Amino acid sequence: MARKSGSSGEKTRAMVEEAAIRLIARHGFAAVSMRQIAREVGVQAGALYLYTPDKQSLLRDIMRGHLEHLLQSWQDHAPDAEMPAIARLERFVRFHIDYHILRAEKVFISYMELRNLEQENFAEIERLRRSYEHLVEEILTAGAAEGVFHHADTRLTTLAMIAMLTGVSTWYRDDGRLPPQAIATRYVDMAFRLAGAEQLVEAAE
Amino acid sequence: MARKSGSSGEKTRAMVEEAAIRLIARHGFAAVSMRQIAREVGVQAGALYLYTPDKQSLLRDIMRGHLEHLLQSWQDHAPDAEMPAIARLERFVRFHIDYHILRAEKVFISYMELRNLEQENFAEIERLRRSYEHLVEEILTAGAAEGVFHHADTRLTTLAMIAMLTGVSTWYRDDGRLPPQAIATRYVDMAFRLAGAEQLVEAAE
DNA sequence: GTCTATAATTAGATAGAC
DNA sequence: GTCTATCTAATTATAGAC
Repeated sequence: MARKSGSSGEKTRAMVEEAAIRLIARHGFAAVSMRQIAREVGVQAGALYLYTPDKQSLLRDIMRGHLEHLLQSWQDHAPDAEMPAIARLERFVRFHIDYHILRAEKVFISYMELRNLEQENFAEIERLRRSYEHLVEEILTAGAAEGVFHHADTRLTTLAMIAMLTGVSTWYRDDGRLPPQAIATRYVDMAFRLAGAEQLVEAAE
Repeated sequence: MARKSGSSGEKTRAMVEEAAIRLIARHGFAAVSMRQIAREVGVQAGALYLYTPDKQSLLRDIMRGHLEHLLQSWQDHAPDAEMPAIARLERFVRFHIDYHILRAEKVFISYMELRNLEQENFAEIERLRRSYEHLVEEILTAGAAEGVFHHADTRLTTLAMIAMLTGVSTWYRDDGRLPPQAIATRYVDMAFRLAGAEQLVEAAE
């Protein structure tokens, strides 16, 4: 029987992506073979090439899809630019932590597997990553202009904050000590500290 | 000629490790072949097996060597436990940043390639990593006891701080905007903020 | 200590049957 | 849309010459 009864392209396409994400997050892109992905999906290796022209494109599509969805999600419920920077930073941190906990595998892949992208694909993904970083930088700059944030070096504070916030995806476990919301609250506090928010200064006394 | 004149085992051994570190940092462990390493060293692939029983051991030895050296280096110039926590934190941050800039490749490998370690090797390396994390946790705990640090959640602050500090190895470039010492100084400031150090509170007013 | 040669396995990708 | 079969190339690791 060459075609399983009940088989359907779109469903398989989704399963291929899910299996690839799971396996790549666990073992790394280069360590995962097309045959492993196929086995996980329950098809033969050759069938995967109905859904991707090659292995490299599979990785690029996962990362592009993730980053575009991340940016779109933020746009969909970002505060408008007139809101105070401190409220925007809180909103951003909660968004970032929730998103990074909910989609830990894609997040993990998108920053661990940059090395495995070919030049052109790397450039595209890196552009998306940078536009996400700029969201933070913009909020920190606005807060300094408002006089509510006091950070010495905006660029370095941005890099430090992104690294700090994104780190959650390396250790979060569903059965961990804290529920996602409690984690987010603590990260909001720490983000305020890094930004030198005046509120925090008072709270620390 | 089966053996090159002037060849010497110890020198080659060092070259193998250096080449492996450089290539793995750039492309990832699974993506680097023994032949690539051999080519970089200037020997044939078979000759590598004089220095490592297999590819997996090569990775484990790199990571183990790095972490043991990291821990030893800290021990060698760690402040004694009687020093104020705030001074110990500053010393730690400067040590960490300098070390992570100087040995960026090994650092990078040791946290990117954990997935590629077999179970037993992973457990060993993970133990070393955790003992390094505990250094930070201990300083934060001591500072809270002294009343000079005010952080809400010691464990989470530790994780956030490690992630923030280690992030430097993902973006540092020798020809970048800031020299290592200036970077370290800014990270000391940010570490104090995260820890809720009183000094910083005053400075922010 | 290193080379050459090679065994054994596995990889990515394609062709053609159904 | 999927399978089976297969091509080609690359991989880890070993054996034996020098």
